[in-house]
Amino acid sequence: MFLVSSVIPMDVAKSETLNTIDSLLPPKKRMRLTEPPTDNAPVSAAIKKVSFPNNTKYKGVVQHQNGHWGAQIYVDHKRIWLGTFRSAAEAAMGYDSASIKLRSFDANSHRNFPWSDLTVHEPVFQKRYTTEAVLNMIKDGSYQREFKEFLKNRSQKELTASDVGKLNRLVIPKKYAVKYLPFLSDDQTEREEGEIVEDVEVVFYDREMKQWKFRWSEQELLMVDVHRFSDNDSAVTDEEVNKTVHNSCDDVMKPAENFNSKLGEEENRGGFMLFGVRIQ
DNA sequence: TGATGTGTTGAG
DNA sequence: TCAACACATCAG
Repeated sequence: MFLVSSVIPMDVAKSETLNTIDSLLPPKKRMRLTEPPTDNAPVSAAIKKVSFPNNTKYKGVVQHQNGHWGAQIYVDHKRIWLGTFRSAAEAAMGYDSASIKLRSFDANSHRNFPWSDLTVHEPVFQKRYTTEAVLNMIKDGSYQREFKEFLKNRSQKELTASDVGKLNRLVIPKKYAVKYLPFLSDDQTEREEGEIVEDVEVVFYDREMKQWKFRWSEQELLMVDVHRFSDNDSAVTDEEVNKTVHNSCDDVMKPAENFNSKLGEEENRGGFMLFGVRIQ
């Protein structure tokens, strides 16, 4: 069984170690409306396990003399105040959320925390609101509550073995990958025509923080190659992948037909949840 | 008076 | 762009 529940940029995944940051957080007299993430919305779980070199620093987070934490973000040479928070981590989360709206998926390079199975849905959530509305929610502390509600109303989709085929490969049409996984495809829009692009390795983490390696390849499709489904399974070789891709694009598509039809259904309902799906 | 937001400045 | 510091303003 394979539960894909979070995505973490490769460079972050490699460089960061598991740790906790809660002990660094000071108490706060004036509590915000913001609820700490719970087990049902384990944002903190994903965050807790990530530490940074010099892990007392967060981008966009400032500390007042009284020990309270503020968040700010700079856009177009202007500072936007994101409010005060009861902890540096919450301030950092506020910064990340604002960064998504203000910088789109360039936020990949402007984040405190890697994408988790929950935060990866923030761009879709934020599309419902104007920039001003998102910033206001961050400021007044209602953002996490609204986002949590948004996630609750989403349906999760379960993948089956037929979705991945014999090679354990999940193939996603480029149009869906570009639409729903823009942080993986953004760079391609800036490529020059004819430029050869190497495959990009992407690491997903399941709820047990187990690592799963995928590979984005730009053939006729943007696709994900599942290199292993369990520690005992042998990895799909590049030779097998290339043979299948080049010999018959239709064959590649076949295992993904069910998945793609589900994609369409989800799209019609106004959203798509890839992460949190199960392959068994 | 403490909490919060803004102005300003210097570093990268 | 970012953080740090100083200062202004707000609210209980």
